Amino acid sequence: MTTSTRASGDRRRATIEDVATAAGVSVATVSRALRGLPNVAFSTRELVRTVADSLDYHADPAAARLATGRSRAIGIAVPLLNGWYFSQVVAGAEAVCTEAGYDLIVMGVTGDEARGNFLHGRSAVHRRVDALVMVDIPLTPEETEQLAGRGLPVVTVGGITDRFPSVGIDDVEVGRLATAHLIGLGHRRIALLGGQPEDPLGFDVPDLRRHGYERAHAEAGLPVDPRLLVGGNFSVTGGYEAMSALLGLGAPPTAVFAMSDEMAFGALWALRVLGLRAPEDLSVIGVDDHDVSAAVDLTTVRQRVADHGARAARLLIDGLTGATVTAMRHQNPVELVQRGTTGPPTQHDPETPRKP
Amino acid sequence: MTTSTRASGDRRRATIEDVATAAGVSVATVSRALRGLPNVAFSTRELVRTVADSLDYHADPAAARLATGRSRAIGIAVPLLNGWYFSQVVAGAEAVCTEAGYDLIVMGVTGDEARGNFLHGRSAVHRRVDALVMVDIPLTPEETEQLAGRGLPVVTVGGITDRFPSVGIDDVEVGRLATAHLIGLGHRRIALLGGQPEDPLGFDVPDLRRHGYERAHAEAGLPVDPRLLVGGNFSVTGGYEAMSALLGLGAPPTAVFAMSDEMAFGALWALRVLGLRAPEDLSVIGVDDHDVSAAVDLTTVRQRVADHGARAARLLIDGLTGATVTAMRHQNPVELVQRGTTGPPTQHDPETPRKP
DNA sequence: CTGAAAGCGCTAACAT
DNA sequence: ATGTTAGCGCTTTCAG
Repeated sequence: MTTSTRASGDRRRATIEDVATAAGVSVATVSRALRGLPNVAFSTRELVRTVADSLDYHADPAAARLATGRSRAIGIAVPLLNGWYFSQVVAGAEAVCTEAGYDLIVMGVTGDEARGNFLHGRSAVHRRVDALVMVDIPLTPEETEQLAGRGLPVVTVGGITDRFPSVGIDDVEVGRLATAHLIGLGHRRIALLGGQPEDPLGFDVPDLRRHGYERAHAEAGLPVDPRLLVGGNFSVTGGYEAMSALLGLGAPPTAVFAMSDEMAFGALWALRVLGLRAPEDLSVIGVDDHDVSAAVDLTTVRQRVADHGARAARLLIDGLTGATVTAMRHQNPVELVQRGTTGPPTQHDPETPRKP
Repeated sequence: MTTSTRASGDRRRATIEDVATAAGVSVATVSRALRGLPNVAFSTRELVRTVADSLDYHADPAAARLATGRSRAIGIAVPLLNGWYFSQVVAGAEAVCTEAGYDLIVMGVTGDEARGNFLHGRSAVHRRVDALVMVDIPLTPEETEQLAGRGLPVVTVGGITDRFPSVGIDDVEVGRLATAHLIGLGHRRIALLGGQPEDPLGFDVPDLRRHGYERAHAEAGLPVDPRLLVGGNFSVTGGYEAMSALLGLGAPPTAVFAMSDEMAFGALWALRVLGLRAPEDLSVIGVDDHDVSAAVDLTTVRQRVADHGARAARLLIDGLTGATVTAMRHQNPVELVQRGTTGPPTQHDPETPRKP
C-alpha cells in the first residue's frame, strides 16, 4: 500500500507573499484586506480576496499566533472523555467554538499525575490556547493560584473556585429536590448513590448533592442512616455494585437517589437481577436526564449539560473579544422530570423481596 | 467581580533566550539539549535542563511549529460530538495522543455546509494539525481527492475510501451475525432499524449492515420484507419512533435488529409504552455494547469502539514518526453478546398484543 | 561539542 | 490607502 503520510498533491502551500505578489500589493495590504481591517480600498480588498481564494490561501495559524500572541483556540480539560456528562459538555463547547471560529483542544486529565503534568507545563495548556475550560477537575487552592498565575482566562464547569467564573447548577438544590420528591412520596429509608468515599480532592459536586439530600431530610424531620450512603463512582457498573450491596442490607432502603442517571441505570440493573422492580419494590431517581433516561422511564433531575459547555465557551470567547465577564457563577436551571421509576413505597415487609 | 481575562501573575513567559542567558550557553544549545538531540555534553544538558525547569520554560508550540512545520497536534473530525459512539472514539484517540504528547483538536463536522467549510480551508485542518482522523464523515470521491491533495496524513474510522487507511469493523458481518442470531432463534419476520432512508451521501455503514442482514436471510433461504426496513437515525428517539411505527403494522415483526444500541434502547422503550416485553413479545438486538446495554440486558454485537479511535491515532502518530503504515484496512473484531432481550418467537398470534 | 545567523509566515508599527 | 520593516520564539544549517 501507499502510506498516507506521503500524499501526492504536496505542492507548497501559498504564503502571504504569494498572494501579495500575485495581487501586486504588499503583504501588509494582504493581511489587512483579508482580516477586514480598515484602511483598505474596496477594490483592493476585493482583488486580494479573489487572488487569495484562487490560491487557496489561508494564513498559517502558527505564524499568526507567533505574531499576535493569540491562537484562536480554547482548551477544555475533562477527566475521562467517555461518560455521558463530559461528552455533552464538550459537545456544547465545541459547537460554540466552531461557530466563533475557535479551535477546541480537548485534554483528558485523569488522576493526580495527569493533573500535575497538566497544571505544570508540558501539556497543551501552555501557549496553545487562549483560554481554558476546566470541567469538574478538582483543584487545590495552590493549584488554583498557580493556574490563575498563568494569566490564562479560565472558566470552570461544575466546581467553584474563588478565582474563576464558573457555570453549573445548584447542586444542593439538586439533592434536595430529588430527595424531597422521594420523601413526598412517603419514603423514609432513602439510599444515596454518590461518588467515591475516598475521593481524593475536593471534587465537590457529590458533597453538595449530599448536603441537599441531608437538607431534605432535615426539612422533613427525618434522620439520615449513614449506612445508606454509598459510592457508585458515577458509572453504570458502579451503580450496579452499590445497589447490589444496599439490597443485601438487613434493612434495605425503599428508594434510592443516584447522583447521576448512569448510576441509576446501574441501580435498575441490580434490581432486575434480583427480580425486583421499580417503583413497586424500590423507587429510583437520578440526575442529568441522560439520553436513555426517557427510554427506561427513569425519574430524574434534569440539567442542561451541553449548555454548561456552551456557556463556558461563550464566556471565554466573549472575554477574549473584550467583553467584561459580569458574574462569577452562571447557574443553569434544574428541573424534576417525573417518570415511572419513582412511586410510593410498598407496604410489604422490606425483608421479603430478597433474592428469589 | 474581576474578569478572569486579566489575570494577575502575568509575568512574561520565559523564552529560549532567557534560558540560554541564564545557563550561559547559546539558544541553539538549549534547543538541542532540551530536545534530547545528540552532540550535547552531558553536563551541559543537565545544566540546561535545570535552568529551564527553574524558569518553568517550555518551548512555544507555535514558534516550534513555524520553524519545523510540525505542530504535534492531530485533528479528529466527527459528526455530532454527542452520541455514545463518537465520544468513545474521541476518548480512545485522546488517550493515545496525550500519551504520545500530541494535542487532539476535535472538530464537529455536521451537514454538508460544515463539511464544505471543513474540507475547504477556514477550519482547523489547515495547518494546525499534522494529521487527521475522519470519523464516519461521508466523502465524495472528489472530496477524498481534494483532501488527499492537501498532503495531510488521514485515517478514517468506520468508512472506507480508496485513498486513506481506515480502521473499523466488518459491518457486513455485524449485520449477518445479528440477523443470523435472530433467525437461529426461529424468527422469520425481522425488522431492521437503520439510518435515514434519505441519507444524503455515502455514509455506508448502514448499507453494509443491511447487506449483512440480507445475506443472513439469503443464507437461511428467507425472504426480506421491505416494509420491515426502517430508519432510526441512530438515536434513542429515532429508534423509539421507528419501532412504534413497526408495531402499528398489520403484520408486525417478531424481532428487530437495531444497527446501534441507542436505537435498540428506543425500541425497548416503544415496547414498554405499549405494554410489550422483550423477548417475550419481541426480540431486540443492537450493535455496540453501549455502557448501559448490560444494564438493560440488551443482546448486542459488541465492537471495541474506543479502540477504533486509539488505533487511528496510533497509526497516524506512528506514520508521523517515520513508520510506514502497512495496511489499508485495520479491522477490529466483533462479538455477539447474548443477553436477555432476544429469545425464540412466541407462538401466539402476532395480532393479539396490540396496545392493551 | 557549541555558537552565529538565517529563516519559518505572519502582524504591527512606522513611514509615505 | 499602501508599503517597509522589525520582530514573534524557535529550529537548523554551517562554521568553528
